Amino acid sequence: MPELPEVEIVRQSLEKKVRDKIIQKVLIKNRNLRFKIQSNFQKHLLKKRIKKIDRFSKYIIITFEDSSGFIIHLGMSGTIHLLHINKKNIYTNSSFYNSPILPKKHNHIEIEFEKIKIIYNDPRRFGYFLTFNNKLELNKKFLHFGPEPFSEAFNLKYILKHLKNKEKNIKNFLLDQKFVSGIGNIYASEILFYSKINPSRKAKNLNKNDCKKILFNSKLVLKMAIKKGGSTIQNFQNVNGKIGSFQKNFKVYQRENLKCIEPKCSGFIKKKIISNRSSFFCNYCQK
DNA sequence: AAGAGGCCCTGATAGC
DNA sequence: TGCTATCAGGGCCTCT
Repeated sequence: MPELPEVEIVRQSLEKKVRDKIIQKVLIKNRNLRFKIQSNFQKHLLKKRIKKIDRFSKYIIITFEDSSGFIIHLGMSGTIHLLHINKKNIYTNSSFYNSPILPKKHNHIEIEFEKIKIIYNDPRRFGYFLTFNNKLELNKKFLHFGPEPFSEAFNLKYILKHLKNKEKNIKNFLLDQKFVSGIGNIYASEILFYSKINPSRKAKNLNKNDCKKILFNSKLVLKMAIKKGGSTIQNFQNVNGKIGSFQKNFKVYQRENLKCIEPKCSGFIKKKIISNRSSFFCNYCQK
């Protein structure tokens, strides 16, 4: 599911619902996520008050009053659900990003607050939770990550320097979290379409103007996606207003064989597997 | 040492 | 109550 925009929407939702709340109970139904849930996980969370909920790249960072906390990564299929206690003392499902219905299977972790609880669901279990004891430990986790597209550090000079003499194609560069953090397979294709650059182009062959476009469009596409509440690929039956809609704005992703959306372009969208991931592009206007 | 590919896992869908 | 193959929003690890 989640690239930077989707994770940001989850962060915003969590902030509204659980900031300043105290964790009353932690239930682990399945420890075997991408990495095994640490044995001290429950103790680490219990009775802690949530001070802030940040995001870096595709990671949600939950910090307690004492600067300890934990990180959530949603992997490919992780979703967070919210349940309220009603007047009859029964938990009722509540709308939440991308997940209006609580699935029956794969609810691995429950974190309870007063009158509210969040449930982590993840069929493929590529996501994970990781605790940290202080800011230093947290920073260490992200030490080798590249800047986010919105960061000052992600500038023309930085991009030129990193792409120089590199054989690797530009699509893979955008997916490389050591180069830039937060872009995934959907937005990589979209950003390259906006930039009129073919995903297979070798990084070393991009000129200064190409890099400028990538810089500009990375920010543009991700910001538009956040504004639209992220992208929802899966079709849920009981759709409500909380579901992201940026998939309606896809120019190339999952538009194989459809006509290029560019007004003066007569090309069609092609799909090509690059490093085992699908890439979508117009082979006419993306040079 | 940069870059490619396998792999972790379940579910939805298409094609037979 | 079919079966099988393919693909899916990520990223760590290994091999060359």
